Amino acid sequence: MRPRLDDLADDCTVEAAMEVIGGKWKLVILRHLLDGTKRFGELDRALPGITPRMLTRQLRELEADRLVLRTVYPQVPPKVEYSVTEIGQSLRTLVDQLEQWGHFYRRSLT
Amino acid sequence: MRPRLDDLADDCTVEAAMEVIGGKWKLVILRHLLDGTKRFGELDRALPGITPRMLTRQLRELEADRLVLRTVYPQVPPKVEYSVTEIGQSLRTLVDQLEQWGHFYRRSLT
DNA sequence: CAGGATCCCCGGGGATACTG
DNA sequence: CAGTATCCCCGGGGATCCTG
Repeated sequence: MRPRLDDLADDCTVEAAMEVIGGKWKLVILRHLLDGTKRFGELDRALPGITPRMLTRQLRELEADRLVLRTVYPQVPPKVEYSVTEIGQSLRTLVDQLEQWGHFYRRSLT
Repeated sequence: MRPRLDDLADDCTVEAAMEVIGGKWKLVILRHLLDGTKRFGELDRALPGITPRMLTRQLRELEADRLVLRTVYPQVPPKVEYSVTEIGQSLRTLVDQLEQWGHFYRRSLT
Protein backbone atom coordinates (compact mmCIF):
# COMPACT_ATOMS: atom_id res chain seq x y z
CA MET A 1 0.00 0.00 0.00
CA ARG A 2 1.59 3.24 -1.18
CA PRO A 3 1.46 6.26 1.08
CA ARG A 4 -1.07 8.84 0.00
CA LEU A 5 0.28 12.03 -1.50
CA ASP A 6 -1.41 13.93 1.31
CA ASP A 7 0.99 12.40 3.81
CA LEU A 8 3.84 14.31 2.27
CA ALA A 9 2.07 17.63 2.69
CA ASP A 10 1.00 16.86 6.24
CA ASP A 11 4.47 15.74 7.17
CA CYS A 12 5.81 19.00 5.86
CA THR A 13 3.19 20.88 7.84
CA VAL A 14 4.23 19.18 11.04
CA GLU A 15 7.89 19.70 10.28
CA ALA A 16 7.32 23.36 9.47
CA ALA A 17 5.46 23.83 12.73
CA MET A 18 8.29 22.19 14.62
CA GLU A 19 10.76 24.55 13.02
CA VAL A 20 8.82 27.51 14.31
CA ILE A 21 8.43 26.28 17.87
CA GLY A 22 11.44 23.95 18.02
CA GLY A 23 13.99 26.34 19.44
CA LYS A 24 15.26 25.39 22.85
CA TRP A 25 13.63 28.33 24.62
CA LYS A 26 10.81 29.17 22.22
CA LEU A 27 7.92 27.51 24.00
CA VAL A 28 9.22 28.45 27.42
CA ILE A 29 9.34 32.09 26.39
CA LEU A 30 5.91 31.79 24.82
CA ARG A 31 4.52 30.30 28.02
CA HIS A 32 5.64 33.34 29.95
CA LEU A 33 4.43 35.84 27.38
CA LEU A 34 1.05 34.13 27.27
CA ASP A 35 0.70 35.27 30.88
CA GLY A 36 1.07 38.82 29.72
CA THR A 37 3.39 41.36 28.16
CA LYS A 38 6.88 41.34 29.62
CA ARG A 39 10.07 43.33 29.35
CA PHE A 40 13.42 41.93 28.34
CA GLY A 41 14.78 41.96 31.86
CA GLU A 42 11.69 40.26 33.23
CA LEU A 43 12.07 37.41 30.80
CA ASP A 44 15.78 37.19 31.51
CA ARG A 45 15.08 36.84 35.22
CA ALA A 46 12.17 34.48 34.66
CA LEU A 47 14.30 32.09 32.64
CA PRO A 48 17.11 30.84 34.85
CA GLY A 49 19.99 29.64 32.74
CA ILE A 50 19.34 31.63 29.61
CA THR A 51 21.87 34.22 28.50
CA PRO A 52 20.94 37.65 27.13
CA ARG A 53 22.32 36.60 23.79
CA MET A 54 20.10 33.54 23.53
CA LEU A 55 17.08 35.41 24.81
CA THR A 56 17.59 38.02 22.11
CA ARG A 57 18.06 35.44 19.38
CA GLN A 58 15.02 33.39 20.25
CA LEU A 59 12.87 36.49 20.65
CA ARG A 60 13.97 37.78 17.26
CA GLU A 61 13.13 34.48 15.64
CA LEU A 62 9.75 34.40 17.32
CA GLU A 63 9.23 37.93 16.07
CA ALA A 64 10.27 37.02 12.54
CA ASP A 65 7.81 34.12 12.64
CA ARG A 66 5.12 36.57 13.79
CA LEU A 67 4.45 34.81 17.06
CA VAL A 68 5.77 37.65 19.19
CA LEU A 69 5.44 41.40 18.94
CA ARG A 70 8.37 43.60 19.93
CA THR A 71 7.55 47.12 21.04
CA VAL A 72 10.33 49.65 21.53
CA TYR A 73 9.73 52.74 23.61
CA PRO A 74 12.14 55.42 22.42
CA GLN A 75 13.30 56.71 25.76
CA VAL A 76 16.27 56.67 28.09
CA PRO A 77 16.84 54.27 29.64
CA PRO A 78 15.56 51.93 26.90
CA LYS A 79 12.33 50.06 27.39
CA VAL A 80 11.27 47.16 25.20
CA GLU A 81 8.17 45.07 25.69
CA TYR A 82 7.37 41.68 24.26
CA SER A 83 3.90 40.30 23.80
CA VAL A 84 2.28 37.47 21.87
CA THR A 85 0.54 38.19 18.59
CA GLU A 86 -2.75 36.61 17.61
CA ILE A 87 -0.85 33.81 15.97
CA GLY A 88 1.09 33.36 19.18
CA GLN A 89 -2.17 33.21 21.08
CA SER A 90 -3.27 30.39 18.82
CA LEU A 91 -0.52 28.26 20.31
CA ARG A 92 -1.89 28.46 23.83
CA THR A 93 -3.91 25.25 23.71
CA LEU A 94 -1.03 23.47 22.00
CA VAL A 95 1.45 24.54 24.66
CA ASP A 96 -0.99 23.59 27.41
CA GLN A 97 -1.56 20.22 25.84
CA LEU A 98 2.16 19.65 25.43
CA GLU A 99 2.57 20.39 29.11
CA GLN A 100 -0.27 18.03 30.00
CA TRP A 101 1.31 15.32 27.92
CA GLY A 102 4.65 15.98 29.56
CA HIS A 103 3.14 15.29 32.95
CA PHE A 104 1.41 12.18 31.67
CA TYR A 105 4.66 11.02 30.12
CA ARG A 106 6.62 11.44 33.33
CA ARG A 107 4.00 9.46 35.24
CA SER A 108 4.12 6.73 32.60
CA LEU A 109 7.79 5.98 33.08
CA THR A 110 7.83 2.71 35.02
CA MET B 1 6.04 40.21 40.35
CA ARG B 2 8.27 37.19 40.83
CA PRO B 3 7.61 34.08 38.73
CA ARG B 4 5.89 31.32 40.64
CA LEU B 5 7.98 28.31 41.45
CA ASP B 6 5.52 26.19 39.50
CA ASP B 7 6.63 27.86 36.32
CA LEU B 8 10.02 26.27 36.63
CA ALA B 9 8.56 22.79 36.87
CA ASP B 10 6.15 23.38 34.02
CA ASP B 11 8.88 24.81 31.85
CA CYS B 12 10.93 21.70 32.49
CA THR B 13 7.96 19.54 31.61
CA VAL B 14 7.53 21.27 28.28
CA GLU B 15 11.23 21.13 27.59
CA ALA B 16 11.38 17.45 28.47
CA ALA B 17 8.46 16.74 26.17
CA MET B 18 10.20 18.60 23.37
CA GLU B 19 13.32 16.54 23.86
CA VAL B 20 11.33 13.37 23.36
CA ILE B 21 9.49 14.51 20.23
CA GLY B 22 11.99 17.10 19.00
CA GLY B 23 14.04 14.93 16.68
CA LYS B 24 13.82 15.93 13.06
CA TRP B 25 11.94 12.80 12.00
CA LYS B 26 10.33 11.76 15.27
CA LEU B 27 6.83 13.08 14.74
CA VAL B 28 6.84 12.21 11.08
CA ILE B 29 7.68 8.61 11.92
CA LEU B 30 5.09 8.63 14.67
CA ARG B 31 2.47 9.89 12.26
CA HIS B 32 3.07 6.93 10.00
CA LEU B 33 3.17 4.39 12.80
CA LEU B 34 -0.07 5.78 14.21
CA ASP B 35 -1.66 4.53 10.99
CA GLY B 36 -0.54 1.04 11.87
CA THR B 37 2.44 -1.25 12.38
CA LYS B 38 5.09 -0.92 9.71
CA ARG B 39 8.32 -2.59 8.74
CA PHE B 40 11.67 -0.84 8.43
CA GLY B 41 11.58 -0.82 4.66
CA GLU B 42 8.06 0.53 4.58
CA LEU B 43 9.04 3.49 6.71
CA ASP B 44 12.16 4.03 4.66
CA ARG B 45 10.09 4.23 1.51
CA ALA B 46 7.38 6.30 3.18
CA LEU B 47 9.87 8.94 4.26
CA PRO B 48 11.48 10.41 1.18
CA GLY B 49 14.83 11.92 2.03
CA ILE B 50 15.61 9.95 5.16
CA THR B 51 18.62 7.64 5.19
CA PRO B 52 18.58 4.17 6.75
CA ARG B 53 21.03 5.39 9.34
CA MET B 54 18.81 8.25 10.48
CA LEU B 55 15.73 6.06 10.41
CA THR B 56 17.46 3.58 12.68
CA ARG B 57 18.69 6.23 15.06
CA GLN B 58 15.37 7.97 15.44
CA LEU B 59 13.54 4.69 15.83
CA ARG B 60 15.95 3.59 18.52
CA GLU B 61 15.48 6.82 20.41
CA LEU B 62 11.72 6.54 20.12
CA GLU B 63 12.05 3.01 21.41
CA ALA B 64 14.26 4.08 24.32
CA ASP B 65 11.68 6.74 25.19
CA ARG B 66 8.99 4.02 25.09
CA LEU B 67 6.98 5.63 22.36
CA VAL B 68 7.67 2.89 19.84
CA LEU B 69 7.82 -0.87 20.14
CA ARG B 70 10.36 -2.80 18.08
CA THR B 71 9.55 -6.40 17.29
CA VAL B 72 12.17 -8.66 15.75
CA TYR B 73 11.16 -11.83 13.99
CA PRO B 74 14.09 -14.26 14.14
CA GLN B 75 14.05 -15.47 10.60
CA VAL B 76 15.92 -15.17 7.34
CA PRO B 77 15.62 -12.71 5.72
CA PRO B 78 15.20 -10.51 8.79
CA LYS B 79 11.85 -8.98 9.57
CA VAL B 80 11.41 -6.14 12.04
CA GLU B 81 8.17 -4.41 12.81
CA TYR B 82 7.62 -1.08 14.47
CA SER B 83 4.46 -0.03 16.26
CA VAL B 84 3.42 2.67 18.68
CA THR B 85 3.13 1.87 22.37
CA GLU B 86 0.30 3.14 24.53
CA ILE B 87 2.42 6.14 25.38
CA GLY B 88 2.95 6.70 21.68
CA GLN B 89 -0.81 6.50 21.17
CA SER B 90 -1.22 9.24 23.73
CA LEU B 91 0.54 11.61 21.33
CA ARG B 92 -2.05 11.19 18.60
CA THR B 93 -4.17 14.19 19.53
CA LEU B 94 -1.06 16.27 20.05
CA VAL B 95 0.32 15.40 16.63
CA ASP B 96 -3.05 16.05 15.02
CA GLN B 97 -3.31 19.39 16.76
CA LEU B 98 0.20 20.31 15.73
CA GLU B 99 -0.73 19.58 12.15
CA GLN B 100 -3.91 21.61 12.46
CA TRP B 101 -1.94 24.50 13.84
CA GLY B 102 0.59 24.14 11.06
CA HIS B 103 -2.17 24.61 8.52
CA PHE B 104 -3.58 27.56 10.42
CA TYR B 105 -0.11 29.07 10.64
CA ARG B 106 0.50 28.80 6.92
CA ARG B 107 -2.82 30.46 6.19
CA SER B 108 -1.96 33.23 8.64
CA LEU B 109 1.17 34.31 6.81
CA THR B 110 0.28 37.57 5.02
C1' DC C 1 16.05 -7.05 4.65
C1' DA C 2 17.55 -4.24 8.20
C1' DG C 3 20.68 -2.23 9.54
C1' DG C 4 26.19 -1.04 11.16
C1' DA C 5 30.66 1.59 10.42
C1' DT C 6 32.97 5.74 9.15
C1' DC C 7 33.75 10.16 8.05
C1' DC C 8 32.27 14.81 7.86
C1' DC C 9 29.95 19.35 8.33
C1' DC C 10 27.25 22.89 9.90
C1' DG C 11 24.95 25.63 13.07
C1' DG C 12 22.39 25.74 17.38
C1' DG C 13 23.65 26.89 21.54
C1' DG C 14 26.84 28.44 25.36
C1' DA C 15 30.48 31.68 27.96
C1' DT C 16 32.38 35.92 28.50
C1' DA C 17 33.12 40.71 27.87
C1' DC C 18 31.59 45.07 26.20
C1' DT C 19 28.15 49.29 24.93
C1' DG C 20 24.55 53.17 23.45
C1' DC D 1 18.18 48.60 30.45
C1' DA D 2 18.55 45.93 26.55
C1' DG D 3 21.07 44.32 24.09
C1' DT D 4 26.17 43.33 20.74
C1' DA D 5 30.43 41.29 19.70
C1' DT D 6 33.51 37.32 19.75
C1' DC D 7 34.96 32.98 20.38
C1' DC D 8 34.12 28.20 20.92
C1' DC D 9 32.21 23.52 21.25
C1' DC D 10 29.46 19.72 20.67
C1' DG D 11 26.41 16.73 18.52
C1' DG D 12 22.46 16.30 15.43
C1' DG D 13 22.18 15.17 11.09
C1' DG D 14 23.94 13.80 6.44
C1' DA D 15 26.64 10.89 2.68
C1' DT D 16 28.68 6.80 1.48
C1' DC D 17 29.98 2.18 1.75
C1' DC D 18 29.69 -2.37 3.93
C1' DT D 19 27.30 -6.88 6.07
C1' DG D 20 24.88 -11.00 8.78
